[in-house]
Amino acid sequence: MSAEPRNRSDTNTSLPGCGPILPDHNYQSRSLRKQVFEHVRAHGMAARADTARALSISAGSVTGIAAELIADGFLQEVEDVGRRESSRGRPPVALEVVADSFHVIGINLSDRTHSAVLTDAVGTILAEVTCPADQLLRSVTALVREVAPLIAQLLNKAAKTEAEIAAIGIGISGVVDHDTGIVAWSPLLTETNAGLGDAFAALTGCPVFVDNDANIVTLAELWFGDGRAKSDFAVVTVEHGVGMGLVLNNRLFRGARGMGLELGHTKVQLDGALCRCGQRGCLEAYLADYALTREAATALGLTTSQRANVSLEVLFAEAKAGNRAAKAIFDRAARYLSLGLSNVVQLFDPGLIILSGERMRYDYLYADEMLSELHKLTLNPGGDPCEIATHAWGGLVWAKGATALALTAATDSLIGAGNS
Amino acid sequence: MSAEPRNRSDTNTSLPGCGPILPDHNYQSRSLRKQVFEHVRAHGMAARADTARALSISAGSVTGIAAELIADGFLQEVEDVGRRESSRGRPPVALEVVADSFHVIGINLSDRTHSAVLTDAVGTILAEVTCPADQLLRSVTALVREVAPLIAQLLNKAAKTEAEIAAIGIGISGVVDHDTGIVAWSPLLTETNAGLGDAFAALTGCPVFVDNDANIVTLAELWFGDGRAKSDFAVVTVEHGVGMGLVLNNRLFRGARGMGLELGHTKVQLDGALCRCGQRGCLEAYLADYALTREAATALGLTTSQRANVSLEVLFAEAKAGNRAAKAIFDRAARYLSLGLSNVVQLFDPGLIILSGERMRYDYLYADEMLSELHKLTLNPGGDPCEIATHAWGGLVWAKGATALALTAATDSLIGAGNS
DNA sequence: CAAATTAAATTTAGCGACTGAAGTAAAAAA
DNA sequence: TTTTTTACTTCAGTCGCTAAATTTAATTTG
Repeated sequence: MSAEPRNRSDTNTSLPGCGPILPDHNYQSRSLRKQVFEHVRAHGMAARADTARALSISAGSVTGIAAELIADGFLQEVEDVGRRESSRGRPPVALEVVADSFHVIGINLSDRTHSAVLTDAVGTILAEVTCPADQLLRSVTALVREVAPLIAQLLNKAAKTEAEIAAIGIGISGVVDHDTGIVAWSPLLTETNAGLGDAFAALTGCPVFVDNDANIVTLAELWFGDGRAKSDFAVVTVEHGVGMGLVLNNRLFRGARGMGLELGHTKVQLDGALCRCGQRGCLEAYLADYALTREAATALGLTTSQRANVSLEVLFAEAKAGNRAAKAIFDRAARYLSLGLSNVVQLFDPGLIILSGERMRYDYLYADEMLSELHKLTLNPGGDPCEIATHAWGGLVWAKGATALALTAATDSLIGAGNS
Repeated sequence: MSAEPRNRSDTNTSLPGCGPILPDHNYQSRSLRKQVFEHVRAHGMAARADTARALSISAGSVTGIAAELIADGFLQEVEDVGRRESSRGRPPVALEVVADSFHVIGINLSDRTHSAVLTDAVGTILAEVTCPADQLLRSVTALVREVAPLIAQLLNKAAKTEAEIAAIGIGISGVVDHDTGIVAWSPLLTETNAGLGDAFAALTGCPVFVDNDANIVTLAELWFGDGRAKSDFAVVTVEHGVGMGLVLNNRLFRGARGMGLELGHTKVQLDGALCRCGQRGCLEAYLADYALTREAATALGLTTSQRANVSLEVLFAEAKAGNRAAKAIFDRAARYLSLGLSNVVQLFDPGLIILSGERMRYDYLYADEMLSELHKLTLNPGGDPCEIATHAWGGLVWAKGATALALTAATDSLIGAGNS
């Protein structure tokens, strides 16, 4: 049972480069040009010969492609390099991505704070800005007006112009169609089926890509976090709701029809607790903020008019201090969390589940009891058990994840096309 | 709410050809040769010009590839054809797969009956045989000895020899690694990690491909059933256990690590009913044969020594006749089925769920109440609701599905290679 | 230190798969 | 009959890649 909870700081720095490490051999014939570029980026730096071996292509191809990419300004040869000792033969010359070859912006829109970061081609943050969100509901045009100054500040801080931005990624909670940039529904918007991508594209003149927050966190893990070295993993977030993202075969799985992965609304009890979606027995109804705080009022004798977040803090403090009623609330939540996770394991069998979100500060969620309960609830004939990691990112995960969306798109258009 | 249950006879004959209809644009660059062949097979017959348009390739390519495939004996021009009227220009010449260009065998191994079919290249059954299964547990070598006569009979009936068989597909319940043909565990075998594929390959001299029964039924739907026209769908079987198969993007999804899709062991209740897997609250513990019959004994006052299947029949008859205790058993099962299906919809969002298995004779399982319960339990913002179909195949589904496994492999090796 | 050895990078010829355009064939419409 | 329309064929040419020979740059060895 090697499933120990781990905690990581904002970015996993133990691995060089960014982006998924494992080759995306979805049997997809990406042009070798793109494969070479992505291999170099994924490994931080890589010699031509190593790249050829890793991708099972001829050395000649790599030479030609590398020359092209160097001419186009996307790759460069690494100067010094600590020569690997005791190796005969001509020493390899490492290649690396030219950090300044292009830049992207990642934006996260939420009900409390909007944040945005500007990174270079290797994912280094050059500038970051945040601002409080206005009201709870607004039109798309109002949202664009609200966020426009944020983008302007960001560009100003990094001394860049819109024209220098290869792509913009936007994360927003709700039901989002990534392919079209249309937000079918969002708790931030008055409209349904809003063309958010087009609206921001019109504002900035950049290509814009939108996805929902669960996918954004998952992309953050795939590009910059623990997921980089895994071909299949799930990310589960517990906050106002329970969200989930899934990577299958090194690729973000967005569900069959843009929907799906609604872990929070899978049912774990017939006629169970009432969920804010109006149904009964949803996992979320046992785990989310409101699920705990509504019981907190009972347990602690608070008035319901108190702020939700405050009483959750109070509740946690009480539980820590030994209040049995408060502890019982967390205990049940932990049991349901393990049940929900065991269902994820039974259905998807990922090698790793990453628990993400601010809530992971409350250690009840990754307590040993929860993990052992999870293993008790999971059938595991033979194979390795699923590893569980908790990852309490800083507030910029979402924006960082959104840059992954933009980096993917920018790589496709700049490298994939083979333009010179 | 267009989700009406439908029932189909053994093979969906409303569509010509066999195999998935929708192109497999997994961004996978299959050689055009294979794409052309599969397009023709999927549509029964197709003209060169139509094929070129459908695959977005040049007409010249199709001409060349078609000529090659005709020379190799895999395709032929269709003679007559009811000329499509009111069309100007040179009439198209339809192509079709040469049925006798190769043959495959599909075998299903189960605890009660073994069955096998031999089909031609377009999936037409040329011969079928079944035999009762021996004991419950045997070694791989014993199983091979047990099934060898069946294969011999089959070849005899169809007047074919092993040498004429392009591939053999085998379905068996248990945990199967399709890539290696190794059966990690099966209720039919004494051994674990048994090299079943290799054993049958040694017996027959043919390439052998193995998969578990849930995937086999799903392949049957994808190749010959309702799933052909869908790019994403799920198959749920309720029998001795609860199984599930999933097609994503026109391709069978086998789980991240060969496991997964264990719908029967997802938990639907904390500390719920005891499952035969030893855990509590599994969906299977409310739906499977034994889950119903163990309550039947109580409800009907039967001794537990009576055969399971008999008392299930009795139970159903009693429920139909108005026995409230018996009806309550089915009612609860139906509610849990709808809960389980709603979880499938929430997580995977398939456009279609096919309920399969002999149990579908008991109409409680696709009763209107179950469907409306399902829709009540499913969050559906905007998108089309998931269609639910029931499909009570004959006893040959499994063997037929196994031929799909063999047809896939045979197509790959014969057509994909480009051998002449 | 020169020669042999090893491995990386480059160059080159050539192949295979496909496209695009021109050309041919076979029908209906004018 | 001529024109139009559509299907099919042919073929030159291109693109992307590989395999093999060559060059380069280091280490080891006699």
